Amino acid sequence: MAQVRDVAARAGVSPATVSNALNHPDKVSEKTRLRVHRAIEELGYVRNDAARQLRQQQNLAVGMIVLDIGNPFFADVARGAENSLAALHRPLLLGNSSQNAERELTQLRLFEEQRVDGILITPVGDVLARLAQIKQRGIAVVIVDREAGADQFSSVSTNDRLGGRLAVQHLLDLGRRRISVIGGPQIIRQVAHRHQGAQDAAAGVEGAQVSLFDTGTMDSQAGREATRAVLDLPRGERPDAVFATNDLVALGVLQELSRAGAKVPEDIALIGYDDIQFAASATVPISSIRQPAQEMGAKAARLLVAAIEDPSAPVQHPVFTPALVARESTLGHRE
Amino acid sequence: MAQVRDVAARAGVSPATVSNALNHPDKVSEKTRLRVHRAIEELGYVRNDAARQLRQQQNLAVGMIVLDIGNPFFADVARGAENSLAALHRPLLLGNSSQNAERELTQLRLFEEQRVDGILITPVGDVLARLAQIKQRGIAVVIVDREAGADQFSSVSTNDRLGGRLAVQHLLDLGRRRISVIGGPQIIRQVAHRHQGAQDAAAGVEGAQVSLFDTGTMDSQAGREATRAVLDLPRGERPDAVFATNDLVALGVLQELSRAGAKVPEDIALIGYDDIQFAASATVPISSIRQPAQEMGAKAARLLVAAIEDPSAPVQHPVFTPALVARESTLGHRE
DNA sequence: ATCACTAATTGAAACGATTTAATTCTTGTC
DNA sequence: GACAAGAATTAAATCGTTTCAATTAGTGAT
Repeated sequence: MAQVRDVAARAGVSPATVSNALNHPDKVSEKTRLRVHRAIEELGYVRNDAARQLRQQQNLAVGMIVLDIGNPFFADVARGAENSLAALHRPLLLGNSSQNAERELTQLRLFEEQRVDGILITPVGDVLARLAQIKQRGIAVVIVDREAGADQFSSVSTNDRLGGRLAVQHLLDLGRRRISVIGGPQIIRQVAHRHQGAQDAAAGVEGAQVSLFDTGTMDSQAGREATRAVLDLPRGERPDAVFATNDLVALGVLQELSRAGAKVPEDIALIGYDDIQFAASATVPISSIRQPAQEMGAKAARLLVAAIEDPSAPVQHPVFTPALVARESTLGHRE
Repeated sequence: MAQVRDVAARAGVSPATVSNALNHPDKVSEKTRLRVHRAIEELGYVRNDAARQLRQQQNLAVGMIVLDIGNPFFADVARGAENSLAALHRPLLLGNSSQNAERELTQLRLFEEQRVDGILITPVGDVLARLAQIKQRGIAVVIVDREAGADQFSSVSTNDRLGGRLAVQHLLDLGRRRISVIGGPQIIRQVAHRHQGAQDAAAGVEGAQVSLFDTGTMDSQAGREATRAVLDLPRGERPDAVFATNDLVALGVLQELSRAGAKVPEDIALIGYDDIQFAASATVPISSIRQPAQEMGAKAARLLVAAIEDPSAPVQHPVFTPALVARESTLGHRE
């Protein structure tokens, strides 16, 4: 496989000049620049990134670890980040923890070994200490979709507590009182905050009660299972509304409810979270709490690059505001 | 940042021993192995992958380029590949071409510079020549979800022509005759094959006709736009069934049809492709052609690894069989 | 024609790991 | 206790690029 010295030989210059032609074109005469490029073309030379990185002591690339690439919400966040980084010629390495703490650690290790310049992460496990260590080693870190506990890293998030409140407030406004929150695990802070918000909303309302069904993961499978448990409750304890902590769960809930013959929203109203595009086109269009996914990804990427370029830059915690999108799963049919 | 020589110093051994302790534990006494690991722990040493790669002349990693990470079908394929590779301790670098030929090229270049061992790709642009070049440079290539034109690379696909035939046969069986195929661009071979299959099915049937609405991309946006065009047709030319070449498009079609007040399937029957999980829970559950996404990803990964480990291994073209999944968007309500 | 100065080019060192071949240490045997 | 054979360790070379400092070429002014 061709390397700089072959290119240099062919172009009749030294390896140093080849390198300059590629990396500092201004330091090289137009004529030799062209000769070098011709030689590269002819030999099909492709630079060896490992050698380059080793010498340069930096890697433009940025790593991102998302909770679940199968969740369109995260796919959107990733897209936002990718677009934003592409403009800066920084490749994005996309990793998927699949809501699995062990995989998350593996991915982190991998990124560290690759000496990425920075990491965007939506944590699953308890990795704050690990991230601090990583940052301390000179790799920038930005937390996505969660406010970091420590003020060590910048983060991008929506106000999940407000989001939870909006969702349940909406349900209460429609006269619902027995509300089940389905989602989990609670370690994931977004989940805890949304639940908290749900309770805030219920706090001021006579007769309102919020109960939690903690699930291990947040996918439609989990939604279906939790719904079965909910439906098994004695009549009097059955909820009249469900707040699913994301739309995948909500879709699962919807499926299982209709399988069991429960009408949405007449028997049980349903609201989700994230407002993924599929929520709008569900059997019963699902009300949801919208987060600006792409924007969040883009913002996170910008913060990360800022932190990379100036490690002493102050941390920031922009918080996006979620918005209620009401649809039939709570409003009922509008003719 | 700590490096082997620091670890070596701390453990009171030579760098070579540290390397051996890590990479050839059998060549090192138990006692020193432990000492080395303790030193690593204490110093927080993280190996520099660039240096390692440079010396070893190989990179376990594998790159994957998918058409659209926002399409749950591809997310599933990626998951299948990832799981399969994880078992072999091979990291997967996931890239997204966003159905954009230029981005695809950028990603390829990136993977080449990283000297990945192999590449899994669902091509957008006309990259076969480029891929041949890449293979010739010693990087294995496997094509996903499309049979390669040349017999240079292994590939994994479903029988898209059969899939198209199944879809349209189903529509014909239900008495539909004027069928619109919506999807594109035609350069993407899957699309062309599905269309071909549609025509095969219509060929034997009296009065059946298939017309094509070519779209630039395959997302719900495109589905909505094409549907508007379809609805603008004079009454007599309006189709009584739509075959969307993937489920995202189908969802878009469904949205636009119901916005325009057309009933599915009474006025227009609808069938999609891929059977993503969201098809089943759409406003009107959408009939679709199922492909075994995860399996395809896993199989592709296995073929790739085989090609990496033995470059002279014969190419293979396993073809999966698609299956019709009929739902209300064609069958109508079942009470 | 010479000088001063800038532009262009280059040789050699460096990045941090792994590996090969050579050396030193153990251990068991006679 | 000496020796051979195998186990454990190590010094030094190497991977392919970039960069630093030094050299050479080029340009315009006198």
